[in-house]
Amino acid sequence: MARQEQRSACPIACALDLLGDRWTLLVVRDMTLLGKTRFSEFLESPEGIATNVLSDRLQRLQDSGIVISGKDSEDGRRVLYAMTKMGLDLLPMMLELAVWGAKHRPQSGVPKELQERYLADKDQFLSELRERVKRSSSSILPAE
Amino acid sequence: MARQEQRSACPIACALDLLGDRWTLLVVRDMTLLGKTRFSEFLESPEGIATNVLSDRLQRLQDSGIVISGKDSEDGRRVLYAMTKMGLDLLPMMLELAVWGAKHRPQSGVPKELQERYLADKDQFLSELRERVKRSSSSILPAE
DNA sequence: TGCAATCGCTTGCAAATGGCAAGTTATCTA
DNA sequence: TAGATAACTTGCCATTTGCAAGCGATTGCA
Repeated sequence: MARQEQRSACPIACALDLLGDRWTLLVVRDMTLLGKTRFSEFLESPEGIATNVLSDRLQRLQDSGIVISGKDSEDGRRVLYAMTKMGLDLLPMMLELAVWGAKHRPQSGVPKELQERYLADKDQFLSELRERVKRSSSSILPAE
Repeated sequence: MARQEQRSACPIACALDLLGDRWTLLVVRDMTLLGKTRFSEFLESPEGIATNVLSDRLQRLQDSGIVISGKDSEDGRRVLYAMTKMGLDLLPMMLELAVWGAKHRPQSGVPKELQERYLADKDQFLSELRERVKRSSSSILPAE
């Protein structure tokens, strides 16, 4: 279950070649905003991704340099996943997508306080978030 | 070729329920950044969307309130498409996606000048773009 | 030391979606 | 009034997805 390709030279199209489907950005969300690091944690998200789709997406994200993985030193069965710098750079887009969803999809819910902090000072919010994610994954990174 | 559904209450997931596939955001790109308004114009984009997929996406975008359409008063064969306010609100996300693509997909190309103007003052760039898009579609809008 | 449980996948199969080419209908142009 | 054009629709086949079951490598427990 895999195949990739470039449809055009447009940066939006190139980004969508990697990220344009119903699941990939949910994995990115889990890994950044929700701090998840393991296969089984991603499976627990309420959207219910299938195991074969999840392993396919994790592989693609690694192939394209957005995610890296390594074995858990404390439990050899486990594999830990983390975002690379390239992956962290997706945060601004993810947050704007979240803002749009929160504004226009009435059935969605976000903590108001969070959204207001973001809208009040986007850059500040972003750099705090970057730091938090970077720190939480720094222990995992086998090498970048 | 159609069906929709909500997978969770997360605003990102809700947004992806509508926008999460390889084609939808390319149509949005054509309609906003490239100023296209007609079926045949969307078909001309280099990515080569299929006609059945295009008409499905245009329908979904209308169903969800992101796009509206109306007959061309000068040529009854033609249908004109335009973004609603809800659709215009996708611009910040689209631009961040473009920035990411331009930075991390080496095979993609954007006018450097454009990108620098955006990065220098995002809000200014955005409001100019909003105005431009709104104006170019104002003649189309049957009613909003 | 053995044995069940856990973790991260892979496999098989049916159903949904996408790509391509060939219509179809309404409108316009000559 | 004939032919071209615009926007779709339809049919067919290939690819992708969703779901359930299985598998091999640890690990924790008796």
